[in-house]
Amino acid sequence: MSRSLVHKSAKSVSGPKPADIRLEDGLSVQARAAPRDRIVSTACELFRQHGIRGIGVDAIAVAAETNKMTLYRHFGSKDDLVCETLRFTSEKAAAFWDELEAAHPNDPMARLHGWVAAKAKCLADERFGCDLANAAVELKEQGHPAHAVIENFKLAQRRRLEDLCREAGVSEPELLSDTLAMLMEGAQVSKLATGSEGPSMRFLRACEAAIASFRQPA
Amino acid sequence: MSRSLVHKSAKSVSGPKPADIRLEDGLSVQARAAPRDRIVSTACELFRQHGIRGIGVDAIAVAAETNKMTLYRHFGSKDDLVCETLRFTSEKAAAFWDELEAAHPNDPMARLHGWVAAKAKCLADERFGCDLANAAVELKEQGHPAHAVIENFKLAQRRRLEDLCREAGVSEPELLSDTLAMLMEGAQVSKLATGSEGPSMRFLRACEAAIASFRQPA
DNA sequence: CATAGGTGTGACCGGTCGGTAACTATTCGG
DNA sequence: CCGAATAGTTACCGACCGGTCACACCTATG
Repeated sequence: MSRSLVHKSAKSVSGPKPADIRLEDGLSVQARAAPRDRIVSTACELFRQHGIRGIGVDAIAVAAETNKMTLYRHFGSKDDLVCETLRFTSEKAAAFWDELEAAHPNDPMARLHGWVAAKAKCLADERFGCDLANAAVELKEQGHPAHAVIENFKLAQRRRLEDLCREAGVSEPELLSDTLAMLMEGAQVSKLATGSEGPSMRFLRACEAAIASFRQPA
Repeated sequence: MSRSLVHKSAKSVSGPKPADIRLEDGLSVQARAAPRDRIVSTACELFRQHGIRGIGVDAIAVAAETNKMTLYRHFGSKDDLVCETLRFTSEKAAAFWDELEAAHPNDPMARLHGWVAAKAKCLADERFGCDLANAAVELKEQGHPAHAVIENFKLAQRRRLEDLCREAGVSEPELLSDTLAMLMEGAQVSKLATGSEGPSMRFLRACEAAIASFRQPA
């Protein structure tokens, strides 16, 4: 199975001990984040790159420039850490929605097009799709605590997208919002399976066509 | 991580040794398949249920009513077995396309609607989505031999769907076919993440609306 | 300076993993 | 009926997994 041959060169990601850099007055500059935060963001990245089952807790701890013991002092188990990283990603996604709302005040239709454009950009930039959806595919054991986190996230996402469509005044907002949700989810997994030259290359055009077909006849 | 607690009751799936059932003339009836075939179909099912990384070769061998040694005589490694199961699934999918073609001779538009209906039925019946896509999500190590199998499958699927759309005489057949592909892929993963009450519940209506919006104006 | 709480270190545990060796039992074609 | 191929059995290997232990360390605060 060519088991997890994670690169051992996970150390020294940002010079020799950045925590040692201090000014003359003893005030620490460039202070690195607390171990717990480093662990969460590092785990987030490594889960994305290798899959949740594809990376071990020890490798995560080392990559976060700490150790397994400290990791287990903050998270009771690997499953706990998984849930925490998914929550972390969820919160970043929630912030994205707020930014979107602020970017297009009083223009719901522009907001909808803004959503499509932003998602198209995500699709082009990020190599791996939605962490939450990927976790849902990977963690099949029913009863896994991550499932609740995933469901909450997808529920909130669906509600916000539906609100967006309703405010934009399209006909059948629920159908359009679910259509867009499926297009996005499908584009992400399709890009993983087929690469950038697959169906996902027409994600933006597909979304715009869908929106156009649901526009109210004036 | 609550590691693979696969039910140990994998034995005795079809009564006591069905191979022993014989007629008086010595001709074997209900002869079970060859070990190799049993392994492939069993692995297919177990990979679906537990994920590729979530089930071990020994558990697969036992569930196929054989043993690990025989498994390794037919497949050089677990990766080999994975590729073989993906090819197996690919071939079944190819057969589906042929059936679809036979079911609607000389009526491309009916064939297109037949495709949507068939996929909607798959979506309702099967708990786990497309094996190939799931494998793409799960196996992130680049260079994994399964990626070639997956890409071939998705390429063929895309080509056939595009042909279907073109023959149906819609405007922009490529855009419609990629839209349908993303809707299908998205519905499958969305069902894994959110369950049957998520966006996938509107898969059929979304597909029909997409097709309608691309119909040639007489 | 003393103390306490968070952190680092290394060894360790039981279990499971993918994969192999050696040997026996079964089956089947000539 | 014999021999060759295939299948089954048991034990084993080294690696890695998630998780825990005891203990030294550091630093902030009183």
